[in-house]
Amino acid sequence: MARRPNRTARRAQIVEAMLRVMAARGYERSSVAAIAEEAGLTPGLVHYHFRSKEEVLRALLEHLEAILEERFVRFSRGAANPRDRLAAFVDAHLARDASARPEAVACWVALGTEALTREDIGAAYRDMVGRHLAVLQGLVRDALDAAAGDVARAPAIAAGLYAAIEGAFRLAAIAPGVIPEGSAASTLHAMTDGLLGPREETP
Amino acid sequence: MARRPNRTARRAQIVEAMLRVMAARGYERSSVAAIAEEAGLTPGLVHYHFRSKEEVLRALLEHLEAILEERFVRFSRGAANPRDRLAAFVDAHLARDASARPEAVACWVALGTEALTREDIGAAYRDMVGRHLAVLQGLVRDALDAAAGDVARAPAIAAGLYAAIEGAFRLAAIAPGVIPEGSAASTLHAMTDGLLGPREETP
Amino acid sequence: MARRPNRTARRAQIVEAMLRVMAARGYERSSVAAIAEEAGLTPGLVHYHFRSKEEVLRALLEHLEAILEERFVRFSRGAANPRDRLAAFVDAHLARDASARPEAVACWVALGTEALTREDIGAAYRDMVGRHLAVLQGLVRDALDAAAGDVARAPAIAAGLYAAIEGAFRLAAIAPGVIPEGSAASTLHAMTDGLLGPREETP
Amino acid sequence: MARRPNRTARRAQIVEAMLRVMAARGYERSSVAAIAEEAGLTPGLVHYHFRSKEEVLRALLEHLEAILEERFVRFSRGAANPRDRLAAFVDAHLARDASARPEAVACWVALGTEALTREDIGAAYRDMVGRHLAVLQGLVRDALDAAAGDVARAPAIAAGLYAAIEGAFRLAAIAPGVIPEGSAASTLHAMTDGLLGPREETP
DNA sequence: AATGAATGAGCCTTCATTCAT
DNA sequence: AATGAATGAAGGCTCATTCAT
Repeated sequence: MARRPNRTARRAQIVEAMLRVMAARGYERSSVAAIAEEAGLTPGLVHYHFRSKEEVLRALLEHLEAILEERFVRFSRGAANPRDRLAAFVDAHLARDASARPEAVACWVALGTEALTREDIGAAYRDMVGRHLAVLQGLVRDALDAAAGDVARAPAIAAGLYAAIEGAFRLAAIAPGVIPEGSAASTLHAMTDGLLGPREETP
Repeated sequence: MARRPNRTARRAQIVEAMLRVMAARGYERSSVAAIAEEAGLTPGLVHYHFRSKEEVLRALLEHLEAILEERFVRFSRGAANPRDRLAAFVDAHLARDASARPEAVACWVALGTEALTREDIGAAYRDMVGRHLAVLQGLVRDALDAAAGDVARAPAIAAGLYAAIEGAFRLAAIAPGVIPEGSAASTLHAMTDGLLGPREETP
Repeated sequence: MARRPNRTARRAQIVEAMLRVMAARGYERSSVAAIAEEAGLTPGLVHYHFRSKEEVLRALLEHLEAILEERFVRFSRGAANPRDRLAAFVDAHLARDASARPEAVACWVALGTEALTREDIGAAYRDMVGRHLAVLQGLVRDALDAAAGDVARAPAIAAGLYAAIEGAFRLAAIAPGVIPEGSAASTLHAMTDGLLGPREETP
Repeated sequence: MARRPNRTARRAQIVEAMLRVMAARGYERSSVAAIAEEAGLTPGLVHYHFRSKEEVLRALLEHLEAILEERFVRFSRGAANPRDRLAAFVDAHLARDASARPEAVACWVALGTEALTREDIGAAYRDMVGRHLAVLQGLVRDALDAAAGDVARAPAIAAGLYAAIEGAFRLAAIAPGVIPEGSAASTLHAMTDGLLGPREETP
């Protein structure tokens, strides 16, 4: 039953290599050879650890989601109220802090196109959107609740915010500068405030 | 005695074919042969009318923008005030009326990925974003003006709205159903209202 | 019976265009479209005047030979003795005077490769070599005769000279500068003298 | 556990195949598929071992030069004086002994055409001509020295001889029979004697 | 676990040639 | 005579995947 200890490590190494290559070239033009080279491995080995290139893509989707999740947890650490947790969700996606990874953002954009086209990537992507949206709706509902707002508006607001986050991702990757340098997150915070009403002072 | 030229018509025919194929497969997997077949032509002829596959993509970008432009003009027709013109801008992108083209939406998503990767598609895409954003800022400023709002907020609001529109495009294509069937536009309208404040009654 | 007056002119125009294009690209990469464009015509018209691309090549071979012939006649004009006529033959091939055409030289090189490969070009080329060699042998024999040399050496000397001329052509085109600028002809003249013995003074 | 590399052997195999195919068809019409088939390999494998078809051509140029070099060394083995070494140089190019390779001669002709057209093949070709010419000049100078001839004539004589050798190559390939069967070498020897004066008896 | 060779299918593109006008 | 469109057959090259070692 002894697992080869580098099985997991190797897979992670390959997925990370794909993250970098795919950010620069998109999925189709990320050849297995290029991914292997970026990882410092040989093409054959990639197929030893993954059944196919598409399987690497699926693993990459999970990896990207894990990165987001980790950031959300970290940004939420100091969040004392619903509004702060909402801001943490936005920051997890858009804050350009030291741990930000522009390649990951580019990957999300490329991944969306694959989700559009490949059946099982699409399914996985939709699952993820569902989970994210559920979280976001919860946060919005809490925030509305706290502000004595109309909780029935939560789904629409959550959907709008999620769309805005995805769009900001996209714009940040494709047309950086359109949303002033590094301020995607603050633009989104302003939007959040616009949608939820001004924050209450917590005395 | 010369044969009647038909370049313009043929080019349009090819671009439309690519629109359909690319919506289903993405750019890289839209082979020239598949595009030609969709158009009822031979692969050689595609290259007779376009220098390269990428040139078809550039033409497609223009075509897609023209479609949006035409819709915006049409939806603006009855718009009496800034707020309505703003709604027309949103509807041009997201309304699911009879003239809506889901393939075009899918194409925008795929196109973004190519913009990320191909230098001149990226440049053309950024140009377009610049133009759209300028229009949108104008509309937002007018709307704020009419509502006696703070005009200085226009750039941030416009950027946020544009991001939301792009994101809604993306979600509509990749995960239809997340934003309730056909209501992407109304979600965005609600967001607009949230950002600009309630509409004034025009007595 | 009235010939269309431009039939001949058009053919010449096409052959001259091919001469220029082929000098720059070689035969295979000289597309009919490129030749037509160089001639200011359309591709279809080339095939109206020539059955095939190879037929243009055959016409070009004749054209190139005619250019050489014309030069030989011209350089021979003032030649008073066999030795001068021999020099004229060399100059017809190698002199870099105002009427020299470097493209023609390059074409000869490219043409040789086609002669190697295409049956009927090869045959035409060998015919031409035969004619040239006959002329050259005559000249050498006359020169040996006048110098009281051994006429039996004529074939070998003629063959050697002809090889040297062909080789000088080749070097001039491929590695200009190896044979000092413009001195291919004088190098060949020196070789001729070496082979035939010093010239007699014509008192 | 790794597979034993065989790059060098495979590359040589491919280059030799190209030598044969190119002698018969010229460069452009030597398709990678044909080369692969001649080598008993698949087309994909050719591109696994060479970046491009042109890289095979570059390797072929080196291979051809190595063949000449080897022959020169071999023919020089018994050469006791400058004149014999000169003869060895000529024989290395033109002697039709058992080790002679007519395909190699045809390849040289075809290669010259490519040198005319392709920038880096041209550069490599000119390099080689420079090296050959330097060797030849040295040999001619030694021979003139030994015969108490005018050493200043060495460059012109060397250039003339080299041109004659190249031309004989060409004629031998394109119009065999013009220079009587197998006597290209002896014709060149005669030319050499004509240019350097009669040999001295070595008592 | 790992390597490097090998395959086979497919892709973009070029091009000589034909043809309707 | 002339044009411009159209075709069909390659051709060079890439690449995911398999496999012997």
